[in-house]
Amino acid sequence: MDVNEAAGCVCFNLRKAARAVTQLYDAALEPSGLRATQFSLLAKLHFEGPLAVSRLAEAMVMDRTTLTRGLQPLERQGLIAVAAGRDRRTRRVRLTARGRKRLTQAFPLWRTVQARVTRGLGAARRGRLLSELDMAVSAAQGA
Amino acid sequence: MDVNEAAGCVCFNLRKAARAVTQLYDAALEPSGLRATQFSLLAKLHFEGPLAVSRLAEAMVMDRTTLTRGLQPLERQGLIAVAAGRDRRTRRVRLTARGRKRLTQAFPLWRTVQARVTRGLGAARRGRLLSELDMAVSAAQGA
DNA sequence: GCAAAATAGGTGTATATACGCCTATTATGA
DNA sequence: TCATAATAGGCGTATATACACCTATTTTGC
Repeated sequence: MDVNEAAGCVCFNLRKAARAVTQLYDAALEPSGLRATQFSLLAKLHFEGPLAVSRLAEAMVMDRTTLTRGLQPLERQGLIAVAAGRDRRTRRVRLTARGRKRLTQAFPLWRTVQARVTRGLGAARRGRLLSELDMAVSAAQGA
Repeated sequence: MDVNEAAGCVCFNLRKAARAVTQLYDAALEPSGLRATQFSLLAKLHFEGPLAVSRLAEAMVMDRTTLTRGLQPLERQGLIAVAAGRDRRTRRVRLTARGRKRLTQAFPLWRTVQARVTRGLGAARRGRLLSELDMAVSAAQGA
């Protein structure tokens, strides 16, 4: 173990950046009553339509049981609804009218903070970052 | 809201990558009994010596109260110890002998998974990723 | 010297995360 | 057909995360 070799840990640095950036997005979205993760979930449902729990979990690159817990506060607030799916095993998750309204309200807040981060990073660097994050996901899952 | 504009959300993509990569590191570190975050905490304490709770939190870019909770399982296992600090407010956190031993045991596991991710990404891309993550942290905190 | 501000840290609560294990249902193949 | 595998999803538990709020102590400015 040389002098802080672990400082270059990909996992640690990803988590660190996720913490810092999430706090910024959470604060920006606060007037909408949504957390960053909740905003992403509603947006995914809005743009990709009703989905079974496991399909939504795959789309979010999220453990299915993580998603189950994450859906609960959204369902409590009536922003999403879960109904029986194609067969008796599956449950389809969909955005409610209230959820769509909340998403519409949150969207400008998201745009503002996204623009702020984009300015801070530079658009080109932001593009590279997103592309490298995608590759990191592939590397982690394909490994 | 055009077609999935939110898919380019820096926060979402950071969190997504952090989830995927953390699962890989957690699985790799499993034989040591440490989670990725715990490994990072022990490594930080090893390389940067005993630190007050707030100083450690700053070094980790972690909320102080997050750190308080995160230290508890490590203290329970006797991997770290917390003692009175310079004045009666501060508490110094240090690695114990047992913690050092555990870190030494985990280090090769970490090196292996870090090397795997580095191969998957390419060393150059990994370097760029780490540098962009640093800038994202600065952008988030300086914003 | 002392009141106010700054610093240090914990607790309550809520969400985020995922592993192991469980049940239920559907699909498959001999 | 029917045993088995595959699929779908929840629950218990544990860590990770951080905000609002609290107490205790120290520092600062007058």
